[in-house]
Amino acid sequence: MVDQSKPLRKSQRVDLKTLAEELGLSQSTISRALRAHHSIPESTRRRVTSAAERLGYSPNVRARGLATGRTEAIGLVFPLERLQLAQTNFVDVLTGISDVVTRRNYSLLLTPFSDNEQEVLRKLATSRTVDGIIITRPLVDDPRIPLLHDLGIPFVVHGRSDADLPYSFIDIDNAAVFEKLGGLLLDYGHERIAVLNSFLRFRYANARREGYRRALEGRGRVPDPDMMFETPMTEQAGYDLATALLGSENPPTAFLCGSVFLAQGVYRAATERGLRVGQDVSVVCHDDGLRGIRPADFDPPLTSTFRSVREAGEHLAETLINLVETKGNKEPTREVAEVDLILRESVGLHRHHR
Amino acid sequence: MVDQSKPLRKSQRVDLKTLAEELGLSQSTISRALRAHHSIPESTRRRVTSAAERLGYSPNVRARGLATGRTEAIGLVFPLERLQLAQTNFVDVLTGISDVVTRRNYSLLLTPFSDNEQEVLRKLATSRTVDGIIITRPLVDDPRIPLLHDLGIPFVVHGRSDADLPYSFIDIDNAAVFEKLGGLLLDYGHERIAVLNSFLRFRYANARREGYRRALEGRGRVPDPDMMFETPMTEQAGYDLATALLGSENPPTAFLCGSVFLAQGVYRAATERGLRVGQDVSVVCHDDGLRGIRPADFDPPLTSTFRSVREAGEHLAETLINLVETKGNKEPTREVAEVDLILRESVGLHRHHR
DNA sequence: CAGCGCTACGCAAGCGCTTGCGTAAATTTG
DNA sequence: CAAATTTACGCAAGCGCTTGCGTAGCGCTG
Repeated sequence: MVDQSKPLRKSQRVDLKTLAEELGLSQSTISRALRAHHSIPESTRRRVTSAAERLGYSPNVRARGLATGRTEAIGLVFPLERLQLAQTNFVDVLTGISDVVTRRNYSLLLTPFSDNEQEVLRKLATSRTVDGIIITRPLVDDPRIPLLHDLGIPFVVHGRSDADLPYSFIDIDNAAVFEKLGGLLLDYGHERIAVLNSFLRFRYANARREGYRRALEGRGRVPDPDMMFETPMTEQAGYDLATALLGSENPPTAFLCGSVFLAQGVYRAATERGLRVGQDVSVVCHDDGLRGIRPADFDPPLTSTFRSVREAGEHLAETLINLVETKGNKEPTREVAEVDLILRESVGLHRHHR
Repeated sequence: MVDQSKPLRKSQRVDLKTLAEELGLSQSTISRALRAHHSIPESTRRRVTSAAERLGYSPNVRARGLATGRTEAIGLVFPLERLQLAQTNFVDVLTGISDVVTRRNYSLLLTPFSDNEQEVLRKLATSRTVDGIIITRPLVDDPRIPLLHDLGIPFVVHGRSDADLPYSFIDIDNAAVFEKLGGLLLDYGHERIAVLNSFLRFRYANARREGYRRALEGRGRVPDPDMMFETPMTEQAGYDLATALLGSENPPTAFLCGSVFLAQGVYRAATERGLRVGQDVSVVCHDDGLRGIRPADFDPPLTSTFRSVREAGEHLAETLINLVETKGNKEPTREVAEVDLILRESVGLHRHHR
């Protein structure tokens, strides 16, 4: 029997072979013992794990990956600028993802790209760097979905697309978002409502527009194209647009915003003109529950639909890892979360008799 | 000769062997051709690359990693909460890192941890998941540095530690930060200066305190322990502290803040008490150049020392990748960037005769 | 034209792990 | 108590790539 208390050989590469020699066992046995295979009795398992501990062994993930075909890593592919922008919900999604990834003992490979996302995706998939991929902000008809589907790698989408394929996604009911917010404003008597939506090439913006249309239609009204805007979701954009609109001859009495940042900008513009939000002008928006910017803390508190995007991140990772571990032979997961409309003081009745 | 125009077999795993058979060459030749080895003539190289292109081949990184001992990935290890916090410079560092990593065709493995960082580091290093590691926010005498040094994996630190080892780091001259800012306030006649520093266990906070001490000493003065604070670097913390201090019987006339967030809080507290920053009370801080919060846009514009932390992120990645590619047989890189003191309107002469 | 050095490529041994299959020894069964 | 199981482990073949070494075939040289 070998000396079991041989001291930890500092910073020496220790692999299965070393361990095997150390214990007078074969590599296979060691390997199985470490993975708690049932054919290995508890006694040797303990002998092995304690030796592994002592020598500071941890398996070479590349070799293991080669052998098993799995990496225990997932990839997040996104445009680099989403990290560069100050006002984005991206970091919150990332936080949710990385939380779950860590909990489930996976690694997260960040894969930003500056152009040619398709190529990046193809590479990532065919090089078998990761077991699965998360993509975000799908277009109305997003080419990435058929691509990933064809590549045969597990993936999940933050948001949906119109593709008729059995893919998994985590989304919220974006139509309901604008239907609820729009409905509220309409019920409060507003007739000129400025709608600050994101770009319609994105599926979610599209769905929101549709939701707003439904809100109008249900009340026997039709959309006013002049009041529908596609804009970046930033404070500055909200400010600029609101400033222009409020200064026009027939200003809106309410603003329906796609994000809290836009709402922030609208607040600033309104305040600057001496208008009181909630009285002179109403503002509502959708709230992703971002770190550090809370509608409840606005002055006055901002009415919004709410759904935590961080939670979406968690579900994305959870879903993807499950997918990977079941090898995808499961129904795709398709989550469409409901949003809550939370009434606060930023909405007031429209006084028809100005 | 094989049919060269055989169509791309959709989502079929194509490896070196496939390619070899396709072209009637050996795997070695294919491999060398793809890596542009000199022994392969241009003609076959082109034949190979074009076939690879056509079949959508990209090498299995796990296998390659096993064979070469390299992954072309680097890891960033950080406490999960740094991503969860709203007010942190972490995302800016991350942006810089991920920018360079992408440009140099590496991958970035995000490795958050909730506890036992040492173990996480050890695992990451010994499992050979990444070629190198970036760590941040070193303590005065940080145990991670000897650990990584012993593990023999390339690493670079964002900031320094007192370890007497040949490791690489990217830092700024933190002593100069507080020496310059403090010196300015002193020269403007301020005598009661509240110093809002970070926690002294961090090397940078320590260096800053030392810098402030030098500023005092150079002017024949000594620190007032009652005016030195260790605090989280958040707006709320700045606000709370400033509110308390300004309400005390002998309030400070100036605030030296470790971050823009703290300064923001101080501004709010001052404004709330009807004090005008730059006249009734002076405020200075260090500015990391974070996305979305610019001292120049404060009201009044905020005097600060400046150095872009995003750039630090870029240098971190650059340095680490160089280290990896030279196998570390190079002098360690030790960058101590100077900061610029940018004078704005948040500082006024102290009127001795109140 | 024998001998030489190139050129262009192939052989095969790894890299460190997993896993199907095989097999002694120990245990249970009828 | 022989036969059938079970237990506890070893053998060796991969996983897909890289790379040191080897070697045909070629054009040159003297």
